[in-house]
Amino acid sequence: MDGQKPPPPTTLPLQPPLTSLPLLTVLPQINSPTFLFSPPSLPSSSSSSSLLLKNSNSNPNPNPNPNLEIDWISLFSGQASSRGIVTDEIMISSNTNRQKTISQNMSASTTTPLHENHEHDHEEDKGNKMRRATGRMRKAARPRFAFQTRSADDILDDGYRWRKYGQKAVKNSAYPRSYYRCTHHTCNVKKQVQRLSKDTSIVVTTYEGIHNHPCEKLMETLTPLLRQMQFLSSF
DNA sequence: CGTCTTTGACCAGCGC
DNA sequence: GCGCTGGTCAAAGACG
Repeated sequence: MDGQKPPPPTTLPLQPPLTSLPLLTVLPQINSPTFLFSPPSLPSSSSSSSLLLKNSNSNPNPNPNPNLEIDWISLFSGQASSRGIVTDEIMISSNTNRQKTISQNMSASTTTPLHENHEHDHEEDKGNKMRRATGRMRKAARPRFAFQTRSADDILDDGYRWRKYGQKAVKNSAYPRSYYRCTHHTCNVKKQVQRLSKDTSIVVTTYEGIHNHPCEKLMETLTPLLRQMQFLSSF
């Protein structure tokens, strides 16, 4: 579509996430505390997708690295640090007794977000009821990343499975905001997807939380390889 | 039948 | 206190 057109200064060619996900095993610094950026090796015929990074605190701050490829694995597996584009958001609860109880129940989750509210599955219903009774409960300190992708598709295929649980019309926006939750039963990661009304070709995806499980599609890709490696190494 | 989306209702936070 | 807004729930329906 805009293959010939040079992207705007802050808009960068995006290697589709899925194509980079299987690179997990070859990423050199998977345990690096920072995001990994590497020069893109774009398929020239790839879609017109492009990517911007910004802080989620409404302070557009394109990543200075002009040649950027997101390490989705680090990003979503919690191996990315709070340096750079990750922000924390804490909503302080008031001191009602009910909310005190919730805070007590949630106390561990504020320091162990990987198990937030899901330490015991049988307690999830209780938690949901509490949440329903009190509306929005106090948000734990959870990393949030906001991406702007130039794409015709609203949904970024990041390799994880998401279930839509809501959609809202947003003020000053012609497009609704969609709310998704990771379908993994122990995972509490959410994301919001919204198309910019200023530039309808841009989709803003905000991730909240950190996956505590491997990427299903990544595992689908790797499992046959691992089996093959095990088979070959048995000789 | 299980999974997922849609959508109206509900609730809490916030600004006035 | 009231109204607006954003986030979530959950019932109903669609789909494979």
